[in-house]
Amino acid sequence: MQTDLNIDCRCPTSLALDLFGDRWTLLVIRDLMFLGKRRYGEFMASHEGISTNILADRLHKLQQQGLIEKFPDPDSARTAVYLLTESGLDLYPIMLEIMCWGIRSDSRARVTQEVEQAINGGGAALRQALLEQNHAERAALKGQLSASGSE
Amino acid sequence: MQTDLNIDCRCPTSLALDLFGDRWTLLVIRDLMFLGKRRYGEFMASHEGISTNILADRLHKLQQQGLIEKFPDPDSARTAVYLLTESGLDLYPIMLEIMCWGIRSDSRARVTQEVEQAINGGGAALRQALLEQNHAERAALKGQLSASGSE
DNA sequence: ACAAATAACTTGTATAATGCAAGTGATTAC
DNA sequence: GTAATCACTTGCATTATACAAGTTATTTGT
Repeated sequence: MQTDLNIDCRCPTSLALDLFGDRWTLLVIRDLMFLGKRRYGEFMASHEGISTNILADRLHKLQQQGLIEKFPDPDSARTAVYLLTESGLDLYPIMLEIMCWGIRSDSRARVTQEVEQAINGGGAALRQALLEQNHAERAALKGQLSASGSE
Repeated sequence: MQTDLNIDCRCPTSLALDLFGDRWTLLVIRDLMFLGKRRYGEFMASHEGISTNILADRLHKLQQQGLIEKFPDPDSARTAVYLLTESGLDLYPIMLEIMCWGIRSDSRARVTQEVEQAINGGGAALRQALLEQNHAERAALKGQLSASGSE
């Protein structure tokens, strides 16, 4: 029935779990993707209660892996703005399926109206909206970046 | 790890990560769902190299959570057969999206032809096949169970 | 029938990851 | 200029995982 072609290190599930096979990484992604959080303090405020050292570690690792990007905050010299990259946004289908599963399997689960609608509509519209929003934010931050860089 | 710190959290992502937010749980699910593995020794043989105590722990937890079920092996009194429950099979869309992501983001990733085809075809056919296969196996094992139970 | 091998674990211990509290250094507010 | 704040870092306690060895019931070989 099954060949053992994919039992080696090239199993995509295994590769994926190298990146987000832990308790916190996908929660940071969730905050970025669906809850509009962008700053360290906002991630810290999520009520799962991530430890500050773990958050710092995950932000570093996600940057190294190219899933998020860090920009200086145009509004404040002591904060930074984190954004998902294209690669990071590519986790959207996984996140959506995880949320769907959570909703199906636990009646206590609740999501934003935005996500609720996305789920009912198949998810494509929200994905497109997130992509456009992301491009807009990135453009604004890069504009700021070159503006302040040229001073 | 999978403590329920999450008593008051209604976020489905967070609820989901209570169940499978670790390095090993989804690999066991993968083995059951896509690689036809059913026995302790088969899970141990996966190339990722899970520790024996961790495997035992995850099998227990998955049982408690109702994602897998344990049956006596009709062929051997010292082995058991593990099967996904309906609930466990309900993780299929997540697993498929994770595999898709792995394939998209890492060119080294390889899957069985079966899974490759499932991905190209949208995934519904393989899901149906897995469901039917699962029902057949469960029926066979339950038949054995009552047959041997009546001796 | 009996010894050896095997499957499926359990137990003990070393190591790595995480949680928690306190500290640091650069802003920013007063 | 001083105090408060933010985004971390550091140190230490706790927890999870890795690794190795042991255990028990079963099965295999002779």
